[in-house]
Amino acid sequence: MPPPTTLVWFRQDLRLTDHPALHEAVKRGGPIVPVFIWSMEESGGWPRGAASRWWLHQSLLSLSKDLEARGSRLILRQGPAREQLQALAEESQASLVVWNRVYEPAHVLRDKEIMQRCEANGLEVRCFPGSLLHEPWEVQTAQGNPYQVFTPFWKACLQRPAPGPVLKAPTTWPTPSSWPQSCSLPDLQLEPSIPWADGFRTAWQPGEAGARQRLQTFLDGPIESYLEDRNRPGLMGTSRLSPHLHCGEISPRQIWHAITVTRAGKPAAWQQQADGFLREVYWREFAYHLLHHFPRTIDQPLREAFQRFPWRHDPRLLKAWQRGNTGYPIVDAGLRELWHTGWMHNRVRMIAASFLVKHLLIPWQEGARWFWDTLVDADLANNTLGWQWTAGCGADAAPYFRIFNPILQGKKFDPKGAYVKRWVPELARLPLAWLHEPWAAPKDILREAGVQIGQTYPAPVVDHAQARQAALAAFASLGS
DNA sequence: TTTTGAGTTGTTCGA
DNA sequence: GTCGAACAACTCAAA
Repeated sequence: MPPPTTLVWFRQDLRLTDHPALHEAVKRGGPIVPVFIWSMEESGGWPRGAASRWWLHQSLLSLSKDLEARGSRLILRQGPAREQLQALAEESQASLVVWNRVYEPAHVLRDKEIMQRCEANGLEVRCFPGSLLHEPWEVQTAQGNPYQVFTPFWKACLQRPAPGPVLKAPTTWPTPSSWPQSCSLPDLQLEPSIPWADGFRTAWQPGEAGARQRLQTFLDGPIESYLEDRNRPGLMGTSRLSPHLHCGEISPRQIWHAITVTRAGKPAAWQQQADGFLREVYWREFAYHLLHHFPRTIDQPLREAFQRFPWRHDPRLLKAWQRGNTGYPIVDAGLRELWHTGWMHNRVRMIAASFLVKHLLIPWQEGARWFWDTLVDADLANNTLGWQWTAGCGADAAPYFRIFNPILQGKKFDPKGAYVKRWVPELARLPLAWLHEPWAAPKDILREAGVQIGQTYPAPVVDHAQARQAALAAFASLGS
């Protein structure tokens, strides 16, 4: 009797290397049917934004080609996963479906239900950890509680057994005698109908090969000065792995091993820089830990007191922020970079987010939604942690008095103005001394640079000092 | 149980 | 120009 067929359900693990579910299917020995299912309606209120869909399209294309190069193919389907899996199992006579876990609350519920139904219908299910270094429930305090502070969480992670070896990409495996039906990639309509993705194409190479290359490029250079350069948006000082990680084109375990192997024999100074980078990978772990234990935080503050924060609802100000027209160059540069490339440098994410929440007093949920809709790396765990942290209502939150001064931040982290000049070109001829506060420049300097405040570049939508005082007062109102 | 030390990423003011 | 303190009080995690 020939070994039975296995369905490998790809989700946020669009890779062949270090893919536990695929590994298991190959080990089993029978024919393998790789499948991806597109179902917007199962997003739990967080449907992928256009940027993220663009990335997914490219990533699926890449995975498809990689599978074809191994004599296999990727079956694409649309509709509720439960129905599609059931139909696929019948069409391909599969007796087992395998997948790697995801952690978004809505998807956890869905997967649980699918597992029960499959097993009730005689279809075996096995799921595997593949997207994190540690499962969210494996790390806990001495009392058995979840962590809410990063440093002890991180230390606890380091006490755990080291991540296992990276699983090699299988080179070949049996294919079914006939393939089940598949739609075409364009059928999924993931790509935008308007051509704004041109800017994306030059900035990114989605897919497993692109992810590996991005990691290598980072290890070959930027990592050695990571701790300093990571804060300079005008440089290529960060790894830019976030969208690749989100789609699972590379696993954190691959990153961990790449660093750990390279680390040996390097000077202490290098190791320190590399550890700083790995620490950021553990922030991602922490975000998933929190998402798992506090699923409501995707739209509600972790700290209850913030339910009564006096937020302001001002669509006009929100729009100015979204479009990068706040009149604060470093903030506007960030939001424009986001719009054009689907990504924003981390330092600028903090500045821009702080500005929305503390200068404009607009609810952090509005910012989280905008980032979700526009980022190629939109990730529910990371996005939630980041925004709650900024707003001061989350884990390890920023103290209320930590209000970023967009002028100082600009001068400090974009000292040569490279970043602002690139994304806010209408200020490019302004002398560096005024670049981060153009409204304060003398009239003749502005004229010389071809800048008219309120005409060619917006006047500041709020005054920094006033906004700061208002924010302090608003935060103080929580205390009493 | 109570205590203690600590907590990603800052800014402003006044000496 | 530089430097240290203040900005509040709270919660978490571990001893």
